Amino acid sequence: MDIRDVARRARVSTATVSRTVNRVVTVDAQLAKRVWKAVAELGYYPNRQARALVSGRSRVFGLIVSEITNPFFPEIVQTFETLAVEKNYEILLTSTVHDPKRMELAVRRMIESRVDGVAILTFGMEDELLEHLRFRNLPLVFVDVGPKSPRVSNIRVDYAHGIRQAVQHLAAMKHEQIGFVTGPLRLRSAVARKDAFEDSMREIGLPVNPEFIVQGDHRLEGGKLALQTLYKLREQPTAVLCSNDMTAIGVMRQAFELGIRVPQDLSVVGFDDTRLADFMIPPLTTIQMSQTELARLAFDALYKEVKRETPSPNGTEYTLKTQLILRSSTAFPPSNPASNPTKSRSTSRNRTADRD
Amino acid sequence: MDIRDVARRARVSTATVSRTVNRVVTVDAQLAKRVWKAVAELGYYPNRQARALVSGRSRVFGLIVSEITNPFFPEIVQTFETLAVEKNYEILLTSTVHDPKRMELAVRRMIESRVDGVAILTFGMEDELLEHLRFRNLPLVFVDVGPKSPRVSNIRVDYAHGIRQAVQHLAAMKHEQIGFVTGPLRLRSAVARKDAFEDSMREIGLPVNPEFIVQGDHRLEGGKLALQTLYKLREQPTAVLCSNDMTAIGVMRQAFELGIRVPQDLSVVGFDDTRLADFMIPPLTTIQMSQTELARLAFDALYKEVKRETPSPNGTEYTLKTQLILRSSTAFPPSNPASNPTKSRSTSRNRTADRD
DNA sequence: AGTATCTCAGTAAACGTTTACCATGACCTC
DNA sequence: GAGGTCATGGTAAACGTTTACTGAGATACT
Repeated sequence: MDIRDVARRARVSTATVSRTVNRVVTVDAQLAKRVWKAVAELGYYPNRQARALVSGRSRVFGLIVSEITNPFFPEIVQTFETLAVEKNYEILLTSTVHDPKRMELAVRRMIESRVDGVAILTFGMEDELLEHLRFRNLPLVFVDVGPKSPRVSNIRVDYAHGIRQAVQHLAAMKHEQIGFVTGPLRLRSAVARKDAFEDSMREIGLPVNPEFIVQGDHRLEGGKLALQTLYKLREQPTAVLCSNDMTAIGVMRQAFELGIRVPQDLSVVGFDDTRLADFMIPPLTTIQMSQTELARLAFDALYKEVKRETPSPNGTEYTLKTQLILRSSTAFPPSNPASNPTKSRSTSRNRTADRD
Repeated sequence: MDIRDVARRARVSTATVSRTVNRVVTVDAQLAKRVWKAVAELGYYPNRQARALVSGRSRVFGLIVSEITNPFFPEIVQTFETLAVEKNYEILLTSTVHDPKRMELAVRRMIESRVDGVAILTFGMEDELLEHLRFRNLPLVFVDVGPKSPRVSNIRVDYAHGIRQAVQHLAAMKHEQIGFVTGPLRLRSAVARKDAFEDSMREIGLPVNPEFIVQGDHRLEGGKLALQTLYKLREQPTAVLCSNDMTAIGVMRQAFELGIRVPQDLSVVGFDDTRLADFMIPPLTTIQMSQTELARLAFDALYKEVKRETPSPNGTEYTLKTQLILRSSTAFPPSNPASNPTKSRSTSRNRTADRD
């Protein structure tokens, strides 16, 4: 069952079948009709491999993530897939699982499949490594860490905006002892978040207590340990901002085990706004870094680069905003007499902090 | 940069390069060495499309899920990918998002990519539809709902085992009023879970109160609504078993909003043992249906079928067990004087109910 | 009417591999 | 030493498309 069978049945040449199927406008309406009829009758599906081979374009985009089981990624994969399907692309999904072997393998897989471009969404975890393993000047898109070179785009995340909102939100409720649990500091993005926190604190005139900044690992365990550390201090924070949602969940978990109530005794803010945030008890106030938006930017970057007649000399820069999403894990600090848990808010829908 | 360049440089024919790269044993060690050297020097990567075209095997398996954002699936995708990579397969991931259009598209994508087999892991959600759109007698693997025909395998899930354990666990703590929140009852798997619950109750001599069985939707909202319904009854359950983890989380969330404490006032048990279960506060006791095991079974089913010289006439049946995982969302019912929340347990590691 | 231009469909050469078949030479066997 | 058997490498034909080129007929122009 190939294009020749269709051609025979429609009494045309294979070229005409090809043109029809690819919706080339120059083919006569009558003929096209005959061709489509034959296609339907025979149940003909064009062979992707043959198409790719001769046309030199595979219509596949690679997508590299650190691990799909990280709650940050499923949404990205979903959106990326949807976009790809719309444009008749396929996606080659690989996860590095933080393993150098797997990273190398990922690159090899991309090349052997002759992908038309690849999105590296690993957040500075392993981007350098991947970049090192030179893709043969394919369209590439990184977040934050991409090199300035032809055909490679970058999505710059504006971490500061959302973090500033969060700090101001806490300050407005008269929190003065605000802690921060970082991610692993070899991550560019983790450092950026921490810096943004410190800047925001200074900006609003709150002291940055170095003891209140403790390192986590962007996972549950790190959050738990961090809170333990914080609660061994002489003075303790009344609010803690976390470098990602998993960390915040760890903090909440540890609080639960220590009998500390969230948000009455301790306010907690996450980062990412993964779906998890809204599943928590209480629902987690967090800084949104839209995963769907990120996926969309990444896909568009690749798609546009592929469409370009002449490669972009220095890539393109995109920006992704972040913003505070208010839920129910923050409230006035316990010492404050106006104590009034944010709880009541939780009945209304999630709100962004921008206007409301 | 193709196989001919390599052949030229190694001063052999393309056939020899091909054989070397494919590790055919008959090629002389000396020659092979020359070939590998040339491969390395030129940075040669074989072209998958060309390989697939001529060999007739794409080395790609399709994987159809309902939605990647459903916490049940990421783990599956991860495992499936890992297994595939090991065997030098790629994976074509599609999600139906419960949309008939997307299902049809998924099938089309599979066929156009000439996949060597496909795993349909959508849990009776849309399997019938997918099956209807006949794959051209490819190796297929379903869970629960596959038809008996050549080359299609089935993974039968033993829902009863885990559910029985859960009911007995609750009964052992003297719960007598046990509720059940079902999934959407058009799902085979949801019905199976409900039936298993009723059977287990009867088996242990507990009454099945129809009022205590309320329908959910396998999502957060359904769980919340279900608990509202249950708490409007004259008599209320002291424990509720849920058809999946999301439902259980919904129940917990609603309990939180109603001021009902879990597990002191209400014991909650989930189903699936998604990662979420362990993130909850308190950590959710749930029935595990191992996602990694499921992925492994699915992959192996396809792989073995592909390797067979002669197609299996009636597919193969695999079985997946389920079992109770004890965490901290269950305790003695409040009325019972021996009231003693399971809390203390939570400090030790998760345990299975089989032996401990 | 003759020629130039345009439109549209067909012909056939790629694309980069694998692999059936053949050729060569080494080694046995009698 | 002739003939047979083996081991191994080369030749070339596929695989199923796309697409540059060609050519035939229609239309327009002078």
